[in-house]
Amino acid sequence: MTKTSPSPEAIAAWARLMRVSRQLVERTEDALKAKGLPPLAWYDVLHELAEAGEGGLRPFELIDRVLLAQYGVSRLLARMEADGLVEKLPVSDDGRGQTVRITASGREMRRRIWAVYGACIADRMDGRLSAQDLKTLAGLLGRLRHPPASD
Amino acid sequence: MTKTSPSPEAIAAWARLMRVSRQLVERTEDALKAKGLPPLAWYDVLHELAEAGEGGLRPFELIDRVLLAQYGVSRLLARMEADGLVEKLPVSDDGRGQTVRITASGREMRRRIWAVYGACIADRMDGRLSAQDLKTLAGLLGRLRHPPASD
DNA sequence: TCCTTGTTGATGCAATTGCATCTATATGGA
DNA sequence: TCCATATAGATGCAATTGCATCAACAAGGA
Repeated sequence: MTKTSPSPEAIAAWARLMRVSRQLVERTEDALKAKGLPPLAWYDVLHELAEAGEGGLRPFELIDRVLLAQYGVSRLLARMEADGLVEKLPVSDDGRGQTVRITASGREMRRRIWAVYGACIADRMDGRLSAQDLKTLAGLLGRLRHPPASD
Repeated sequence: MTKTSPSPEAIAAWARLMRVSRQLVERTEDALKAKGLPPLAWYDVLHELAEAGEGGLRPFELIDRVLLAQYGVSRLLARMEADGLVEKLPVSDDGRGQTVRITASGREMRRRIWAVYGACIADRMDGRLSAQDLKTLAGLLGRLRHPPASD
């Protein structure tokens, strides 16, 4: 039988986590909107595809990386393809699937989003916490992750 | 001129924060859905109204507390009123406004949600971090908040 | 009083999301 | 081969959200 009642410390940390993460996301999304740039989820996809290189990624591989549902990935990729940011290629050994690759203008868009996104992160994180505190924070958050981070 | 390029530590902490908070929310929402209970936002409203007591709250007072847009609060309250969880009362000294108060079945719903929500918090937070670590985490997160927490 | 401006809350419409399901292909066993 | 089951991705429809705007009242000055 698992413990069902959280400690006051757990409640306080949870409340802070919920509120702060939402604030940070909202402010960042607002900054992107103000520049006429697409939402954070687009950056996540562009980032993953850029990391993946020429081989690209299969849509199902994006599901866990960007924490979207399968239909979310499907529709997000459709919109991004319509905007010319990614391209879909048939995959030879699996007739069901496709490979998604970032395009040149996708890379350009990624740079433009990062100019705003990176500045938000610098402002909100570096502006408030020391490098050491940021490491401590990342370590603690890592232990909340599923599966827990080892570091 | 603000710094525009985040440190590696800031990026790592940000990435952890984004990912962990989304995971925690998603798991909690799933647990609620599995029990046929409404989303977390409903709990937030019920919680605030319960804290506010008999006097209730004006809808605009909920905006910052639950981090929803004005129209989000308006529509969420409409749904909750339709479900009998809250009631709207005209307010005497301002003909535009209304006061929202939690009902008995709202309190009951709050209890039912907390049974699941609290268990999630206990499992995810107390199950992973010590009370001391939770305090440290809350303190660090507090400094990211806007406005920064003093503790 | 009248007019202008600000505040509170609701809503029409378009975009997005969630849910369930569908098509197409793959895989493995009878 | 044939069939049952699993996997990859798309999509119809309903619910929710975002954006812009609206209506109603408030507040303050001319």
